[in-house]
Order: sequence, then structure tokens, then C-alpha cells
Amino acid sequence: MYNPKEIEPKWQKFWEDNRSHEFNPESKKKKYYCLVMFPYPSGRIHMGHVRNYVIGDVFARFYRLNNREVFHPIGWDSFGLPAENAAIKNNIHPGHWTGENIAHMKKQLKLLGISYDWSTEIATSTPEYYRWNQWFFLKMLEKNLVYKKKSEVNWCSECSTVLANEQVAAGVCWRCNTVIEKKELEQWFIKITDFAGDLLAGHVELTNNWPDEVLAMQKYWLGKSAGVEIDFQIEDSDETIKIFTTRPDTLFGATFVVLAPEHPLIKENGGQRTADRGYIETTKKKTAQEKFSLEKTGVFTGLYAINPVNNEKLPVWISDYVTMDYGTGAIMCVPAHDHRDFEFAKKYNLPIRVVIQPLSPIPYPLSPNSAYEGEGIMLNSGKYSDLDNKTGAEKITDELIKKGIATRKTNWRMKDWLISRQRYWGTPIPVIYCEKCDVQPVNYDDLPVLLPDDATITGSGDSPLATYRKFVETLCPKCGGEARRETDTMDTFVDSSWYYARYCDPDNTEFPFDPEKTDKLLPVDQYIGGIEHACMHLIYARFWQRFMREQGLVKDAEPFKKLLTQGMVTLKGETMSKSKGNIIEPDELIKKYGADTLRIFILFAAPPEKQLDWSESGVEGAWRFLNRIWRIVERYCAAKSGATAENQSQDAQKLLKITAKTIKKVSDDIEAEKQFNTAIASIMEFLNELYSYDKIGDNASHKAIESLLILLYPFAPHISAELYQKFYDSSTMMIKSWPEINTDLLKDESREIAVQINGKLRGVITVNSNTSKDAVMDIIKQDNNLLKYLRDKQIKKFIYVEGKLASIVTE
RNA sequence: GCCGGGGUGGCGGAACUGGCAGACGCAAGGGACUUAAAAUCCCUCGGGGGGCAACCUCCAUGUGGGUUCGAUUCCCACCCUCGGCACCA
Repeated sequence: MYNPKEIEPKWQKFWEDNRSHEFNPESKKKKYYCLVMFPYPSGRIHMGHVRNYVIGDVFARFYRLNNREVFHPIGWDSFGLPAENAAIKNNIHPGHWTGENIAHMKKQLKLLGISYDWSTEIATSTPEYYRWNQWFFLKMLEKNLVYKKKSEVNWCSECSTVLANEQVAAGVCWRCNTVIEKKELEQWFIKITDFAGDLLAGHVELTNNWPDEVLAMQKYWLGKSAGVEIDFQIEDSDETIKIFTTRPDTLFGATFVVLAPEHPLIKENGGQRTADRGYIETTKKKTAQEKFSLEKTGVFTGLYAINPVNNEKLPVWISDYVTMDYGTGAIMCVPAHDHRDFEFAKKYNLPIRVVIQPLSPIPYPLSPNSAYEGEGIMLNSGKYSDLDNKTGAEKITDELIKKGIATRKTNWRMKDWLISRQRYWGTPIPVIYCEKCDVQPVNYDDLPVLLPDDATITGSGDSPLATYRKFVETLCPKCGGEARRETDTMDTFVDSSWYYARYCDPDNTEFPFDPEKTDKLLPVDQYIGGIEHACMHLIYARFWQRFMREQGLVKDAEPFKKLLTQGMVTLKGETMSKSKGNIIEPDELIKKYGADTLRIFILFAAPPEKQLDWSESGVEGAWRFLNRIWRIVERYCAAKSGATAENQSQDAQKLLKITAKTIKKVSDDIEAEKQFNTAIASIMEFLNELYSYDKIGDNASHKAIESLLILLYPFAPHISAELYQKFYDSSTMMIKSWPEINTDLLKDESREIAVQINGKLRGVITVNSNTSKDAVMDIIKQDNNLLKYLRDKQIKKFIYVEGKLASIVTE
């Protein structure tokens, strides 16, 4: 009887006692670093985690059997807001809450039988870890990659902290969906924009190894945009407005100019001019969400700008559809060829002038009812008329540059990473403010700046640390005078930006890690995690890796060679989350069926990248499958002593062939296709073959069952290990390597050929694989069933695809 | 609106490079074993029509066209759906 309750704890203990899954740095084998995105210790493991970690474990166990030294670490992304909120609510320390959660989740993880190397476990909320966040911060400060700036930032009142640009989606907080407010605050930023071009360039290396979807999202996020900055003179003034455009070819179609409400020209002149203070005031109050859902509004300033190509007077407007934080905060508006300008021009009755003629349809109306944004031939453009717009754009740009009023410019959509957080449960930012010496970095020797255990956390207002005098009051590292500490903490995405490197050397007290160790382990060969991190964690980590490379700490630019983004596990279409209270935990299923059944079930239900809506129908099938495996092995063990060694019979040959084919299919599915559902399906087919094999116990079935158990091992390791032991009547762990494929057996000497006549399938014939085209025709002609379609007909065409199909076309 | 992924039986999903659509599993129905149940084993299972029957035949991969001896797969147009982005000039 298959009893997972007995065998699963047995093998989990065996692996732990024997340290079976610890990475051996002395090994001569090629390394394989398999990494899953480490969990936030929210309290419970849910099915999304299970899917993620089981996928990782398939790779880890597969490559271990394929002669690779596998590194498969795990840890905890343990700083963050939920711990702090729980702490406030229950009046306990966030560290306490986090610690309990880790303990519980660890227990749950272990029940799944994932082959982690627990010897390198890390938790980011420990000083041993976060001191290196501080260390990196100081290194970046030295390189001017970290700076403090007063600017308008995203504020979430619910989380009571600022957020990075990446953490605001559609104007609401990524975590709690609260509408984001704008606040003017002085905050710390990391200059990731310095690396924008390099991050985009890295896509070449990642293509085919990362999902296209993720690369597309990142590309959009980076948002490269090459254009021109052009100076427009203000009429009757020495002042100029610098505008940014990607379409200099449409300059002759410009009919007005729009400035962002925060544009400096407005700030300076706003008092006297028509520039409506009221308008600026009301736009300031709009939330990000209101801004993008509302109709465009604007106000005329009374100013005119001179179009440098034709000296036309263009009215200057203010509107909040132009933002100060992109380009120059000023645009030239060509309503005929930009849908936003078009909308604005229609509303305020501004002229629309067509200057690009599409190639089709011709003719294009001179007062169109929508903007044409495509390519075409220029018109109404002075001496540039009749040029194609690309050539025209070049010529106009060159001429303006020659005049000294334009420069080529590449803008990026991505902004610098705002890392300050007004919260407690995070890494303290290691700087000190001194009245005399201004901002001073903490000395490296004084790291870590410890997060005090006994600060009061209220969750309202400013940074909790600010009210804690023992923390705030300190001495200036430069002059020794009285000074105060920075009380903001770091975004927790800092923690996860380099953890994959810390795993390689988790106990290092001198450096974040020893490059000698990371050189042997990095880059990560296979990374597995949710797609929701496409534009946050996966960009930050790629940036961090580049910084570490500049510091000489790592060799490669890209941290994650291959990425698999597993689909979400949802419940009735909704993501599982603690706040929604719709979390399905694995515990009950494990209790009832065992971890192996759960593993098979979750892998078999859908291909890994696809969203999986949770339903338990099908668990029984996985359970039946493992029971059938159990019984066939028992049947084999009972029969083997009496069986003949002969394996020349047709049935035996057939079984050996199927064995070879299944090994190939499962290997390809894991390695190349990453399709575990079909891998399991082919193991099921293989098992069905074994059930219909009537000489169980002979040599062929010996080979088949041995292979079956190893093929099953990455998916359902406990039962495989147990049965393998029974199979060899041994007392030790026996599965050591993946089965070899006998390639001779993959070749078929006879093939089934589909016969199509006039495009319809009319029959199937069996031929030898080396049968010639003519011989195939002869066979068809001898087949009465097929002949009836050919009688009295002229054969016009005959196509033979070797080993697959014959197609006949008649008159 | 823009970018990306999808649309195949009652359900989850298969299908190499354009070559027998529906693998594998779930659910369902029928049968065997059993005093009975569970478990197990066997059979049927996209739809319509025909035949006593082994079978024959037509339709079918979101819709409409096209290319081809042959299209779930390629091309064009459209519909629906999921995910990402939020006026990026």
C-alpha cells in the first residue's frame, strides 16, 4: 500500500541527515544555480508559493541527476510593511511577528520536500544582512549614484510613506490600492537612469532566455525615446522655451506651445501675466488618478513663442497634460499629427494644419477629424515639402543644430529610484546630518546602523524612528559635534536586489560576499518567479548587478541567465492574498494525499507560465496515478525472480522503444520546453504501456521500471526514492543519475503514413521508413479502400512526406 | 488608446518545422469483482447523418476571407478575452 504519511517524513529526514541537497564547492561538476524568488514571510504558504517552489525543485532535482552541482538556496524577504502593520495592530514587535511566520512557513515548506540547501538560508531583516544594504548605499554615495533631492513624490496615506514610481499603478498604491497624492518632500534617490541604456542593451543577451512578455514590459518601462530639443524664442523677450520633440518633421504644423504648470517660466511670470494662478492651484490638487481620467484643460498665458522654422507666432498655453518630469516640461503642439494636441486644439479652437500626407488614403483631408501620426510625405513645409518625413526630420534637425538652437537628445521614461521610506521595519539609511558639516555618510566601520528594537511604532505621520531620541541623537563622524541621524529607511526592494549574491556567501562579515565565491556560482542559471516583478524587482536587480560589476564584485552584467515566470494561482479568478482572505494552503492536501500528489497535481494542471485557477478536481487523478506507479512496482518485485531474461520478443522490443522515447520526451520537456504538464502526461502514457505489458518481471520491464522511477523523481521525489529502494531491495538512496537514451531505439523501421486524397484523409498505411515514393504509390494502389477513390481518375499530383503523409490530387 | 499573451470537447489542457485535431487527465455513462460500499479493472465519451455490423460519411480549433495538395499552425480584416502601461511629447 502506498502510504505517503510514512515515506515522505522518512525521505525528508534522510535528505536532511545526509545533507543531500547542500552545494559542494569542491565538486568538479559544472555548477547549476537554481533560484526561486524568495518569499515575504506573510505567515502562510499558499498555492502560488507551492507552484513556484515545485517548479524550481523539478529543475534542481533534474540537473542534480544530470551531472551538475546544483545550488538551490532559500531565504526570507523579511523587511516590509505588513510586519509593521501587524505589529501596530497586535502591539508586538515586527521582528517577533516575522520570526514566527518564518518558523511556520519553513515547516510548511519542508513538508513539500523541496530540495533546498538550508545551510545558506538568509533573512533580510537581520543586521548581518541589512548592514550590506548600508554598505552598498555608501558605495553608491561615493560614486554619486545616490542623491537627495526635494521633489514632488508619490505619497500613499494608507501606507503612510512615499513610493517609487514603479510602485504606483494607474495612480494607486501597488500594495493597498489607495489613491496616490503628490507631496513635495526631500528624499533619497538611486540614479538608475544612468544605467537605462545599458539595461536596454542587455536585452540582446536575454532574448530567448527570458519571456518576451517580460522583455517587452521592461522595454516599455525603460522607454527610450530619441528626439531633439529645440529653443523657441519668446516674443518680445530674451527668454527661450526649450521643447523636446521626436517629430521635428512636423515643425511646420505646430500651432501652439504647451507648458507644464510647474514650468519655471510660469513660476517666474505667473504673478503678473494672465497665467492663471487659479488653474495652477487646481491642477496641483488633482490626484494622479484624476489627472489621467479627466478631460484636458488649459489656460492661455498671453505669451507667444516664435517657431524657428517659419517665424510664426505660437500662443503659449499651460496644461497639465504636459508634465515637468519628462523632457523639458514644454512641448510644441502639432494637432494634425498628435492625438493629444488634436484633442486640446479642438477643445480650445486652436488651428490644425496638416503637414504630413499619408501614402494612403490619398487625398487626406486638410481638416481631418483625427490626428494622423504615421509616416508620409511632407507638405506645407516650405522647402522641405515633398520630402518623405524621415528625410525631412533629419534635414530640419541638422539645420537647427547648425543654427545653434537645437541638440539631439535621448529621453528615458524610467525615473530614478526613490528609496526613502517613512517606515520603521526596513534598513536604516546610513547618513548623519550635522549643522556644521551638512550630510555625512556613516563610517564603514560603524556599520551596521542598527534598527533599534524598542522604538515606538504608531504608523502615522513621520518616520517612526524620528521620535526615538536614542536613535536620532548622535555625533557627526566628521567634526564630532552633535548631529542627528537620517530616520527614513530603505525601500525593501533594495534587499531583494542582490540577495542572490549573498546566498553564495551568507556568513561573510567582511564583505557582502567574497567575489571568489560568487564567481563560481553566478550568474543564476534558472530564475523562477511571478511576472508581477517584471518592472520592479527584475529591473532593480539588473541595475544592482551592474553596479556590483563596476565595483569589481561580480563578472557578468546580467544576474539571471534564464527566467521562467510562473502564472499566478488564482481562486475564482482572483489573486490569493491575505487581505482578501482567499488563501488556499497546502497543508490539508498534504495531510490527505501527501506532498507528491500535490506536486504532481499542481504541475500537471497547466503549463507553468499559464494562470491557474484553483480547483481540486483532478487531485484524485494525481493520487490514482501515484498509486498505479506503486502497484506496478510491487507487481514487478513479486514477478522478477520467476521472469525470463529474454528481451528479444516483439513486445519487449516495443517496450524498450517506448522507454527510450519517454526518456527523450521527459528530458526535452524539462530542459528545453519547460512544459511539465506534458512531461507528466508522457510518464502516464508510459505507465499505461507497462500495465498492458504481460511479461512484467523480465529484462525489458526491468529497464522500463527503473527509467520510470527516475523520470518521476523530479516531480514526485519521495515515492520515486522509496520505490527505487524497494526495486533494488536496498537500504540506501539509490537514484544517482538520469537514464541514458538508447538512440538506436528512437528510430522506427516502420511508419504509419496518413493518405490524403484531394485534401481529405482517406486512410492509413504502414510502410518501412526507407520506402521510396514510387513504392508508396504501389502500396496505395493495392489498398482496396483507397483504390475506390482513385478508380477512373487521372492522378495530377502526388506528394510524399517521408514518414508522415502521402497526398494525392486527382483530376 | 498603445504594447504583449490568448480564444481548441462538459472541464484542465495536447498537437514536431504547415502533415491523421482532441494526447494525458478530470467529470460523466455502462460493465466486471463484491452480501454491499470503497478501492481496482475493462469499455464508451466533439457534433450531425447512415449501416445488423467491422465501418461509412458530413461538419467542427472565436468570425469572415486568402495562400496551399493539405491550415489549430502562415497572411489580411474583424470580434471577444486576459495581462501591462497611463497623456512620455
